[in-house]
Amino acid sequence: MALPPQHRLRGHRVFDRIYRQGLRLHGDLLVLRLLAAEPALLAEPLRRHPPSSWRCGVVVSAKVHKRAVRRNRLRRLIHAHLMLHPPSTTSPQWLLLSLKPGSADAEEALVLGECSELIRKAGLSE
RNA sequence: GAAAGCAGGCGAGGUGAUCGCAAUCGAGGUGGGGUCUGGCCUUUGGCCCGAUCUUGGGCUCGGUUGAGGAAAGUCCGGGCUCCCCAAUGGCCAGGCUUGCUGGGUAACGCCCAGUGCGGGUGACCGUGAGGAGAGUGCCACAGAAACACACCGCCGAUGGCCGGCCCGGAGCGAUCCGGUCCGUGCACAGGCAAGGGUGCAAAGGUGCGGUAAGAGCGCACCAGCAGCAUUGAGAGAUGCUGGCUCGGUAAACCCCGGCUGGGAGCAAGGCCCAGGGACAACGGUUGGCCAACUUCCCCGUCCCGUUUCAAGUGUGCCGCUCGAGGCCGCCGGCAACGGCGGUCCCAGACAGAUGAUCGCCCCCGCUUCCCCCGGCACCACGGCUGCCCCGGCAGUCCAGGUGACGAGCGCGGCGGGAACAGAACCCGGCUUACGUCCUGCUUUCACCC
RNA sequence: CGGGAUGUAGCGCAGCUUGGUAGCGCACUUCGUUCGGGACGAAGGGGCCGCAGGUUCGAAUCCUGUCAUCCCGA
Repeated sequence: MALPPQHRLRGHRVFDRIYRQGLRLHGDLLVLRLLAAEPALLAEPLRRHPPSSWRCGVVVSAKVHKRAVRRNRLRRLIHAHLMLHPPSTTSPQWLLLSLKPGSADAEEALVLGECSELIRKAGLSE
């Protein structure tokens, strides 16, 4: 299942800022980038949302797997995991999960376990 | 029954529910804005209440719709948009792996129908199929020679040489000169390309005649070429006649015919500004580097000042999905396809939507127990026969029980209902990937009637 | 979306233009040398040239299709 819109990241400026200034946490299969939310960078209609505690984007590049079907399945897997185990924060945070090459061949439980581990290391889990 | 060939179809089995996502429609409430009425405050004006209109990618509820036959590879052809050139038409140059014929199409290198050639026992399949009588190049090794040649070989008719008989002449004579004819003579000039050998390929093939030996030199048949006739819309097919015999390669250059404005591609191209921000030029400041320092030069980041310009970023909006569109029926055509009528609206995202779970029915696979069928093994009882009778033993028959095996259906249980693969401006093709899937036709072989 | 390059021995690469013998270095095997090893010297093995068709007498080379990998630009 997909994340609802108030928890998704949108806009190229948002992603550029996270890539340049976000705090990076590396795992074997994933990279988590973290940045305090800057609502000014969002497009105007999205700012009228009630302030959500977190937004997250999931990036699966073509280097992870050649077939688009496989990449879509991985992205849906991470989305469903975030719906079941949402990060808990006090201040609004932006997260960006990038999958590394090789994660397409790994077990699903390994990828999801590392995802939870990275969120816990970032201090976003009780 | 097996093997094979061809054509076509389908591609989350049907139905329902819950959660979640995207687009769209409707309703509700809410926020913003406009107008009007009334009230309040000190006038320009502001605030409040109510009504009405409008708007919003925010909220809630409900409805509808939601990936493919290849969406893929990006190999071709277009539509559409902008720039340059021309401004209609023709010619030249350039480009094009465009190249049998006829048709289809918006167009194509695609499709359909045929012709020739090649493959297969066959159904069928493949085909890049103009020109080597315009020129250039290449044809390794071998071979004499790969576009004009002769190694072995055959002949040596005609010339030449040698020898012999005869005739004529000169001379007293030996002898010399000339000539005709002859030779299992020589093989010098020369003739030949049949045979051997080489090679993918040797200059038409086979046979007979012919010749000194041979040769399309002549003849018959065959192959090729040219002409004519018939036939076909054409590629071609069939037949007749004629003289003649010419290597291959153009997916080597090239020649001929045909086609063709060039380039970029939806990140094309256009609109709009709220907020935010300050490109570039100039001056100053700070840091890094070559070697410790200085100067100069170079590069980068940030900040400040000032001036000029009006642009830059961003799916914020348009392009954006109604189209060479799908489905049904009739008609024309062998077919590709076309015409007419009716009917339907069927994804439009922009960090990028289709997923997860469950119920019932259906289908497939595996399996326990019960039932039934088949033969097999074992057990006990009974009947009959034989060993003279009871008994005992042997054989056989009927029914019963048990055991394992094979096959089937119902019930129950478990598992499965997939594979290849994810739209991003849109179409037409091609290619590639995929299924215990479905249907039809045909061929060959085996068996039975 | 557009453009380009490369697949040859275990590894890195020539050869392709102009078709005819598949080669070089390292690695491997054997022998020599040495007390032994390395280095050195000598000899040798290993390839359907990514795959499938075609042209040609003959294809790593020419043509077409296809698969895989890599790079560049907007």
